Amino acid sequence: MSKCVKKYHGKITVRQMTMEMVESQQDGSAAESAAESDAVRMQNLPGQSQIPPIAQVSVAGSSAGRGSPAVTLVQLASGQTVHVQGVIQATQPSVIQSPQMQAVQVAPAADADESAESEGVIDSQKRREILSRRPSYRKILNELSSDAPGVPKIEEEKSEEEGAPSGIPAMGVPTSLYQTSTGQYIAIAQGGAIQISNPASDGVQGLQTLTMTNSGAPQPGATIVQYAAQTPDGTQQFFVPGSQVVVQAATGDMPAYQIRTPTTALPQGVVMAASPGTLHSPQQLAEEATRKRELRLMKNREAAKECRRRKKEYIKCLESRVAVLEVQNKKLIEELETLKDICSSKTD
DNA sequence: ACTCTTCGGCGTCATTTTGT
DNA sequence: ACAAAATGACGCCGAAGAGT
Repeated sequence: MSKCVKKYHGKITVRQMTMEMVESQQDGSAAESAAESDAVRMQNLPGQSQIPPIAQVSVAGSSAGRGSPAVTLVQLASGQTVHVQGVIQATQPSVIQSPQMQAVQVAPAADADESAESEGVIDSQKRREILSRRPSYRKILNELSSDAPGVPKIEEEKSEEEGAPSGIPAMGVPTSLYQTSTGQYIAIAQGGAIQISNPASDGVQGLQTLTMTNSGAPQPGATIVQYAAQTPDGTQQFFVPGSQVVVQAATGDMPAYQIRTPTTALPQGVVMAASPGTLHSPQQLAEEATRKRELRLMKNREAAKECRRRKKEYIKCLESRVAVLEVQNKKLIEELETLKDICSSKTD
């Protein structure tokens, strides 16, 4: 049984959706693109309100849009079909518009069943060859936002959620700032001073400073804290440069912090900083490799979260664009009807 | 209550894209 | 060219809803 069959029960990947939209964009007018996008949305996004299509728009002739005037076939909801020439010509900025966009051959949405069958035949590598990758959501959305002022930009950095709390005063540079799992912030100055701040408090009140008495010169290879762990005895540990541990006791109002050198095995998932120059034995090399792996996994974990967030934002953007185009399409069809009436009354 | 289905989210791996 | 970031694909899990 194919993995994909199980995987994509009722779901649609963004790649599927956007590729179909890309394809629809390549040979048609904006209205056609809107109709195509709408079709995709209706078919694949359950939970959306099932609005009956106002009209189905198709382009007659393969040369449409390339030199010769485009002949658009508009099928109204009443079943009436209308040939339109040159009415819908405004080139709307594509929802998916990238300078690196390449022509790709993808099975159209109507062939979803066939493509699902053939998916077992085409392995993932081949699919990846066929489907060229598109630029990042951030880039696409930012390009979109430059085209359309209403589209929000994806910020490079989340200033509110991930930024340092305003309550932490500036320390001597360079410092490292870490946030604990309980929301507290630990800032480590170059000289080894540690400041602990509770963002819930009003800054200075919740600020505590520790000095690392056993820290020597900063190790050049030391990196930042990668992990904070809740130990079984209720304390919380934060690993800081120099292979030392800040231990927070789990007591009440006045938490106690200690700087320790870890002697026991690390809890699962703990990543510690290490100086690359101090590695000797194969065991140390293996530990270093493990640390690097854990760090990579952790970074990728966060990146995946962020990517999913961007993807959701991107899809929202696409959906709102579809809504706009639907309205636009409706207006154009109404305009077409009016023009038709005028023409028919003149000929009579 | 139980089962089944659907959906959304997460972690990880592999690969691509991007920045230097 | 290289490392880091971004992203698609996949498998897994839990929640929610529908059907029995």
